[in-house]
Amino acid sequence: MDYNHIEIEQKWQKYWQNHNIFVAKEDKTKPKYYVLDMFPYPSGAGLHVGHPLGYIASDIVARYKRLRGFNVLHPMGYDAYGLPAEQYAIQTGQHPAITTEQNINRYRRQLDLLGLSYDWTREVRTCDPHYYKWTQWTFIQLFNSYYCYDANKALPISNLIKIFENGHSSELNAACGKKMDVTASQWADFSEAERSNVLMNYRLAYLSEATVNWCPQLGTVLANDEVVNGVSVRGGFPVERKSMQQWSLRITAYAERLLEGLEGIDWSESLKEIQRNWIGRSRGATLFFELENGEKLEIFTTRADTLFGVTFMVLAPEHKILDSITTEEQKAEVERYVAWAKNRSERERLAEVKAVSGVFTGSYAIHPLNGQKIPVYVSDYVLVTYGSGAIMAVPAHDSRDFAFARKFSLPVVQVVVPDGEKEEDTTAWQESKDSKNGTIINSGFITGLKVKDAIAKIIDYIEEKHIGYGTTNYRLRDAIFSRQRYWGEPFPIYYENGVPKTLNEDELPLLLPNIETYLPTESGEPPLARAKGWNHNGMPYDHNTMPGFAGSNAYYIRYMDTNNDKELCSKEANAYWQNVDLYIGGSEHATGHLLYSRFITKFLFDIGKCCKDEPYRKLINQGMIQGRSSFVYRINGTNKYVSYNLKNQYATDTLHVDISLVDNDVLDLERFKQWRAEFNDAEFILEDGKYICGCEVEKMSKSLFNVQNPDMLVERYGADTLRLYEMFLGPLEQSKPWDTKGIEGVSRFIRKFWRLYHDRDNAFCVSDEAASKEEMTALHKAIKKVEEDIEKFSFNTSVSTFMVCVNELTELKCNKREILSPLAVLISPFAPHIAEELWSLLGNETSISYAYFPKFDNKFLEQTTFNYPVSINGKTRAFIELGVDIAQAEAEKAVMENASVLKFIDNKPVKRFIFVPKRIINIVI
RNA sequence: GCUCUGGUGGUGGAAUUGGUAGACACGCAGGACUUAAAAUCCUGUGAACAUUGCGUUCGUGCGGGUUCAAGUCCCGCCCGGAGUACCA
Repeated sequence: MDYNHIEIEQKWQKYWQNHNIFVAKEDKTKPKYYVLDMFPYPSGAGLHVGHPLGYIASDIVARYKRLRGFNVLHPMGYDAYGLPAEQYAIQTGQHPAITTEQNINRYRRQLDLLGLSYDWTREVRTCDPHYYKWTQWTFIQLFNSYYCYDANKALPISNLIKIFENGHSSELNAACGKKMDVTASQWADFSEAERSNVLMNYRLAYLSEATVNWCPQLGTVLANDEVVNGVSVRGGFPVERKSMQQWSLRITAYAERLLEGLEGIDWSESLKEIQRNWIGRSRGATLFFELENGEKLEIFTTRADTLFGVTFMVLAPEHKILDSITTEEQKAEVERYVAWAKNRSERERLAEVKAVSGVFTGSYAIHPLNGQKIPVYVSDYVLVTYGSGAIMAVPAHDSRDFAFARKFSLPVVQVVVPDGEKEEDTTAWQESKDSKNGTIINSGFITGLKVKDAIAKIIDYIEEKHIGYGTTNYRLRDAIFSRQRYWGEPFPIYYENGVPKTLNEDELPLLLPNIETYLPTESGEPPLARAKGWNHNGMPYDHNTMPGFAGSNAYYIRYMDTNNDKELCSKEANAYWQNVDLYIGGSEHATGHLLYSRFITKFLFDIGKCCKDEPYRKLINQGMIQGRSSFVYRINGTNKYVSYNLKNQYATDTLHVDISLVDNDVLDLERFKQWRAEFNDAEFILEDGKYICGCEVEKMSKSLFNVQNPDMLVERYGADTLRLYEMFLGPLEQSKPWDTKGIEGVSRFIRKFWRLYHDRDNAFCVSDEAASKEEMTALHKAIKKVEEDIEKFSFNTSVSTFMVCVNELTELKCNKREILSPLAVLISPFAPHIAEELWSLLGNETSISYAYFPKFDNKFLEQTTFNYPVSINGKTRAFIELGVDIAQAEAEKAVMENASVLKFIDNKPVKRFIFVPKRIINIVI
């Protein structure tokens, strides 16, 4: 019998499971290594070949580290709350828990086929009450904390209460929605509801009336990272802005630490950059412009140097003081504008970025430095959510202000001359001059300064005059944390006379109640409002649920102590496993999960619940595997199909065809006809007797008929081959199209490997002879290279190394135990089943996972000679063979001794030798 | 627009970080074994010229530069991919 992957793989998967080979236990005598995959959302479609890419890579590292003597934690679980299961429930009435369970079982079956070395005793599911108890618990901790900038960490809310009781609130330097100045006696007189309102401004999980992204089709609000280009990431539905009472997490309090923390972690530069941009720190100044009615208008600018160029001001349509400053004459027009702006969807607004709109409020502000009257406008190009929702407009040096000024015929005053230019007449300008490299003009005491110096001088000046101060602004917004959906974690909150109260820890988890319909109520309440008799001693629970990212924030901590019912994670387990050494997953989570998880980790660190303030030490984003779609070409208006290379002779439609009907771009005509009724009587125009399909690389998707399912490949080639092939495709981090052609090469390699130790009759056959130096060299070359490659996460080259090694050994007809035994260990992280089989055939009683990675021995790689490159007149190259590893001086000596060989080159006498560093010899003829 | 990434044979991709470019694999061509096919094995495969011989020249998106030596470093372009965007 030939190499039989089905038998071998089933046998060893069973063995690993029965012997609990991969169950991790804390073991202080060994160094730990924590390898984690981003856990999947178990969708109904199951796994396609793209999913396992990261899982295989992490499994290789996990197995490799075990062989290097590390105690490895390598768990897996499911991000089980999510919209698809709930949408399905709305349509069919089936409880999302049932759908989710089915999908999880399917995922598990598919994962098991691949021979991944997960410790399944630590599995988590975000929808499991034993798990979401701790999601709710974390929320309560956030609710009971505030962020103190002086301590630069989260502190218990009880501290804050003391500060208010003692009347020290004016000294408070804390993250908040609105600064509250409350005296001790006011505090004492406050009702419970009033106190609650004050504290709510500081809590890290807080309720507030906020402008949110409302998605009517999904019936819920969405966080900023769940909205792209004005539509929802899930489903692509339009999103509106709406003011609603919502739970939020005060992630902005951690903006600076989230930025700083990036410095110390080993993530790709591009991913760090995405997070930096998302946090969006900009240094600038806050300035106050006095209005005619005496009110102060706060603005933020990064270009304080252009203060003398301000010719008007603009408020966002949602700005609070808009009502009070609008004059009687302008009132109707402003109200019309605000109403119009509000009704525009986010998508419309973004689509019409270049269209300028706005209305004069009728009011004027006073320029704080030169006392001029400046008209105040309202326009939706100013966003309420950034800065203070109001700007000073400098049309000469800001393109948006410039467009606005031209539309409303407002003056443009140049105050910066870019380097290499002269002051110009602004009426002729076609665009503003936004460059920061230039010199200030027309600006009183800062005239003549460079932009950078001018900014510093202005800030000093406004601080001195108390009209403003230097500040830092962040683009990052607080994370909206409630969803008006069913399939999510309930908030551990009830309302007593309208005041939100948390459940006690021993009342957790608050179970998700069953309901009959998963839609919002007739009055627009979230689905949980349908739960009958669901209340806390008669007091209503919060009817929102938590968003998708809630369950993944601290899941990596839960894996350390999954089955602990007393704590999120015991101190001991946390101290041992610390944080994730290697995290592998897609980059699509850059501004969502990966940011929230860092934030929650920093918070849990602050309150002493975990020992590291960064969750993921090293992160690798595996590339997407794209599909390779196949096409047939139908001649217009017929049911006739023309082969790829002849299609230009006809007018054709291009149709996707299922890739399972295509082999090597050749269409299986019979199966194509049977595929769908419309093709039953299809006719073909062939080339060379075949129908050749066209192809294109696209996203892998069911609707494009290009999904490669791993199950079929495992069945045909085996998991080991699939594992090797997915790694062989190319660098892990790179996106690449899936192409099954190459799998044959890897499959050949595996069979060749198996052949090494089987004779012609397929009987196991190894030799106890001592290995030759040549054989040892082949082995040790592979050990050295594979070790280096794994440490660099460059798995594709390791596979090549194995191929070279096995080719060499085949050539040498080497079936020696002395070579095969270490080779089995070396290959086992990549192809664990066949390696384990060989290991046991060699007579070892324990699993290969308990073996040690073969030690590389340099002596087998020593070459006796080495080709030293010789450059002649700096041009042509020649080589002299010299002993390896000899010092520079010795090399020079050797060359001189061998000089007779080199006396004539190209029939010309050698004049002299020049020795330059790095074993190079230059010869002048 | 800004930021990050890449650009190497027909294809996927290697290259010890400045030292013989194209490892390994796919594909293709030729051959062996077969009645035949599959499977397997061997040979060739960057381009052009030379092919009776070891060959010669050009080649890592384009143009310059540094160096004895550049796919790799520097300057200026061109093209692709990703992220982000009325962010004041």
